[in-house]
Amino acid sequence: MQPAPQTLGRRERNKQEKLDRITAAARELFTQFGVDEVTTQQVAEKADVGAGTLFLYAKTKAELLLLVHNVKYAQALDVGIEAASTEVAVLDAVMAIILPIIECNRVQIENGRTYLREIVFGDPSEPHHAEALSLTIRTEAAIAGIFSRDEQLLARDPEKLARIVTSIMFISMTSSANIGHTDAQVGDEIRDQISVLLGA
Amino acid sequence: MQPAPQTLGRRERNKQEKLDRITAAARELFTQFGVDEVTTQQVAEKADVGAGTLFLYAKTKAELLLLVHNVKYAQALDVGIEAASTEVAVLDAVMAIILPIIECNRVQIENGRTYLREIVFGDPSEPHHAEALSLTIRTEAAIAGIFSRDEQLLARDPEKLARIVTSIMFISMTSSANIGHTDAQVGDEIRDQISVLLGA
DNA sequence: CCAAATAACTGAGTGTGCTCATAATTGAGT
DNA sequence: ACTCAATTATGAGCACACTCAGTTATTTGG
Repeated sequence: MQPAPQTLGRRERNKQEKLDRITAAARELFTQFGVDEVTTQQVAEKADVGAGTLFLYAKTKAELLLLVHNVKYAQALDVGIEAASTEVAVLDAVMAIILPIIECNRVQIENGRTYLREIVFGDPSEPHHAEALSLTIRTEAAIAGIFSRDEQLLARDPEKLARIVTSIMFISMTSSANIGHTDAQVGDEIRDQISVLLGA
Repeated sequence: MQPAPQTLGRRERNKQEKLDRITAAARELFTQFGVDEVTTQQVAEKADVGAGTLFLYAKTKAELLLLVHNVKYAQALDVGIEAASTEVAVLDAVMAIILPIIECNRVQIENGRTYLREIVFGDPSEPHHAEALSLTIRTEAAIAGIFSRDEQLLARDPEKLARIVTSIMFISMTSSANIGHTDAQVGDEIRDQISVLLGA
């Protein structure tokens, strides 16, 4: 009976290692080719696991994308929150949060749209989806925090305002009408709407 | 050579008749069982056409749903616009438009969510999708029209405000968090947000 | 150290949306 | 009427996400 260097049994360690391999494989393939051009077989093969094993770690292919994309979204959110802290005007601060999120969901636009689609339409009881939801909540909280700085807006329910902003973001980032647009154009469209929201 | 009672050749008439059969079959099956529980084979069989023929009339199964659901949405919109005309308060008038739309997209919630999802994520070059988009535009125009009645709001860009309202509607109607809610609850959530939008 | 129990893995199989090569239908030209 | 190009219809077949019955690995109890 060994001193158990980590408190994890072999079983747990194997599971973790497999999850890591799957995550890495999915990230590389999805990033390079786009989620629609990659089959679950290919991910399984690259991760060196059986085709069925994949679905023990992510219930659907879309969940697999959440697993991968959550990390990128979280990074973008951190960057944005940091950037927002140095902005004085409310609108500028909010846009500082939003811009990295736009970019993160449009580098590979197909993946970004699928990711956002899954957040709204996917099964919220799945763990990776739950994590995505908590990121959305963090985003709204950060935006609400900025609104709370302003006296006028404070009187107008910052949480609900933030909720409206995320609705605006979602539609502008996903709408097929905006596929051909640049990040800057999408950013402008969102800024315009928020500007109207905050009361012209 | 007959006088050609209608200016349509046999070919055109056959096509129209087939489209009608397909539409009717899809409507009945989707309405009764929900789009996910019905296979394209079943629709084809009920419409008495080959399995491949279906896809000459609707490029995807989702397009088939648009074909069916557009009609219901259009009816709901007409009802709402009519009801709004007798309301005096802006918020009441907007809600008069929105409530029938909520209902129409939640009678069979699975179909409604799939419909809305397809509007945002589907291929806008498909004809049935284009029709759905024009319904969205009509909805926004109707809401913008109501906002235009109000002096304050008129100064705040009614079109953009209406766009924000449709974003709010979309998220509140589709979010998986709201699946268990009643129509009234969803309506209240939307009303609350619009209320904040219009400036508390 | 072994046996039983439990958890994790596997890949052949399945269901379904959609395609595509072939067949049938149509109508214009003669 | 007949021919022939063009249009439309067909259903067997394909690709691929996902399942599940059977297998293997790990842990636990004795």
